[in-house]
Amino acid sequence: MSTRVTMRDVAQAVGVSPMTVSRALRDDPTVSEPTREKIRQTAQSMGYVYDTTARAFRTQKSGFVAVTLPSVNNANFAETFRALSNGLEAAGLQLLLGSSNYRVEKEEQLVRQLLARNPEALILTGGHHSQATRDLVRSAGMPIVEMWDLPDDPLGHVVGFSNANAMALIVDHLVQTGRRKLAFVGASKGADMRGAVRREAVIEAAQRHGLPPVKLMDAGPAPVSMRHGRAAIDHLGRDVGQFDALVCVSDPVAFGCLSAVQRMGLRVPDDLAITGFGHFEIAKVANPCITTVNVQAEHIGHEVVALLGAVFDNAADTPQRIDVGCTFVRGETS
Amino acid sequence: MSTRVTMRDVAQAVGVSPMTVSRALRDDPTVSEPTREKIRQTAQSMGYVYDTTARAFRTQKSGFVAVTLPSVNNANFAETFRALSNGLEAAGLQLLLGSSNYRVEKEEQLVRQLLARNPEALILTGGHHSQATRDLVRSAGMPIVEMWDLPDDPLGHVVGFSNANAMALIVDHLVQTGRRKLAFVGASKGADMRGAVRREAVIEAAQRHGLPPVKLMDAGPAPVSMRHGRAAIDHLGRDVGQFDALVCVSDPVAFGCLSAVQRMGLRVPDDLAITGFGHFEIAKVANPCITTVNVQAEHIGHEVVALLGAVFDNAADTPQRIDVGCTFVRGETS
DNA sequence: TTGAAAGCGTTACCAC
DNA sequence: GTGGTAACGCTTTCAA
Repeated sequence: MSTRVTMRDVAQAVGVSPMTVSRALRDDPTVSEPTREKIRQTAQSMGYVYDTTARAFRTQKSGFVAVTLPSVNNANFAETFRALSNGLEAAGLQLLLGSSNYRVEKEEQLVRQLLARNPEALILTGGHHSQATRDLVRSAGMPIVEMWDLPDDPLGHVVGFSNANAMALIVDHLVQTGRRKLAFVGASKGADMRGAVRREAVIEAAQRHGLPPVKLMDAGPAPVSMRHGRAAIDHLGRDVGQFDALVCVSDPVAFGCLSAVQRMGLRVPDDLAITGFGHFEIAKVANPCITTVNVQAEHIGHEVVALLGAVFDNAADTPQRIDVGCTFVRGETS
Repeated sequence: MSTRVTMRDVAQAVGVSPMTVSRALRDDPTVSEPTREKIRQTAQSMGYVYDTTARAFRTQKSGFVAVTLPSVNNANFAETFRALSNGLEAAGLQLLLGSSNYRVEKEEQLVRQLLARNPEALILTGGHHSQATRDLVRSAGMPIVEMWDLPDDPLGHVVGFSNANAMALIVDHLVQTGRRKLAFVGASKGADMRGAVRREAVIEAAQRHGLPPVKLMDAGPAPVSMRHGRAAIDHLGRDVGQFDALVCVSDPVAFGCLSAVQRMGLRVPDDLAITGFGHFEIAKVANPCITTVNVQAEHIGHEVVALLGAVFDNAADTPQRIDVGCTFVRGETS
């Protein structure tokens, strides 16, 4: 087992100090060009490999930005992740991804793992965290961004939108088009905080409009997707006829409901309206296409990148709060 | 700006040596239980966060396993990633994710970035790589796993299935059910290697069965998804009537085609069969549900975890080749 | 059961 | 333009 080639070895071979090798390999112009060239060549020929870990350790700069997602298997979060990844790459930063699988108790452990890698910033999806997580993050002393939400009591910077307002847009639209008997299809209570906020927003908006109580349909623990929406409606059976609108926590759930309802022979939107959330691809391609809210997943990523850029340049010393908003998108299911 | 809490700080607070703290936090039984407990509590209350970088530096083990994916925004790859992440967490390993966005020329750069972090293993999705990438990976000297494919000339271990065989299952089925005029809907040539393999497999299987030449429909550069399938059919217009089966590169593309075809008023499968690939959720929930091939994304992840476990235990010194197979799943679109 | 010393490979800082 | 010294936070090793 051959031992690793270090800067010292290269330095010895060339006849300079390790310090000069370090500088030369970083293209420091204070090293003379001939020396630099000789060092580069020698390093190459000796099979020298730069040790990022040692550098990260010495400089206390990891080159990482940590990000948590409730789930990787969500097209919107994946889109935000992609935008973050591409944007931060330009700044020489690598994303370190942690997924909590929607389990609140896991977030603390996850954040701890990520912080242990000494990231230069921490991006959290959502604005609801355990007290332990909040303490951990606050004392970590690096820039924090919460995204996909507009928390009342943010930990640092915020880039998101109001889930409550977004959901109210949906209910307002349904009321305007004459719907009154609403059912909400989403995850079990407590599992998914953004889902819970949306649920409460529907209940509140319905009250505001003087509608009868909203029926809450439990599609199972988060993450809920197409099959859960479908199963929820199948379980309900013909009773679905009691409602004139199904308000779903997301587009995939809405599509599952749509599929189940169509199988029953009901007409959408004539017999029943269905709405989604998130402007997923399925909303556009479904037949009929689904009424939803566009939350601009990619744009959130871009905004976070821009914000972090400013933070690293010391151009943003006070916590920023960026509301990216969201837009109602009427489809053919309402 | 407060400076970081280290083991030394904790040690001082408790009145022991840093060494004892180090042992205690790793649950070393040689530290007495009362001491351990006190150290744990003090560490917690002081907001101590373990420094994995320092540990990685000292032990020369990064605790990372690097993995490349063509795209994060793909439910199957996301599922494999999740299985990998969960499985490796038990071994104290963290995943370092890199996404090539289906661009071959980006893979080399990506692999270089990942290797600089000194991962303990490298997992590549797919079996097609540039020569530069192959050289890079070979000389890195760590365990390599190629997954989602069965390459002829593997770089190390392999966990995958034959895309060609899988696609042949589809064509065989279509022929058996009387279809002869096939069109293939997939990404542009050259962009996505797995897609290209599937395309060639369809052409070859059609020849084998004596069918007329397969029409190749270009749905755009990879990644192709629902909207691309839909656009391809919309672009084709009524000419779609020339075919009696649309063989799609993936389930999302198949759903896009299904949606477009239904809008035209054609009946599926009576007028036209449609097949997908990958056993995505949409295949099951679509109406009618889509004929596809189940490739067991999660199982691939489990197998890779098991394989790496054996490799780390020195139980697998020769390159392993695990064919996880795949199963034909008949839906209602054929 | 606990502690002291040394060192992992790099770079900041200061000297020359 | 180049080099010497020290240190980043942890764990291996040996000693008590």
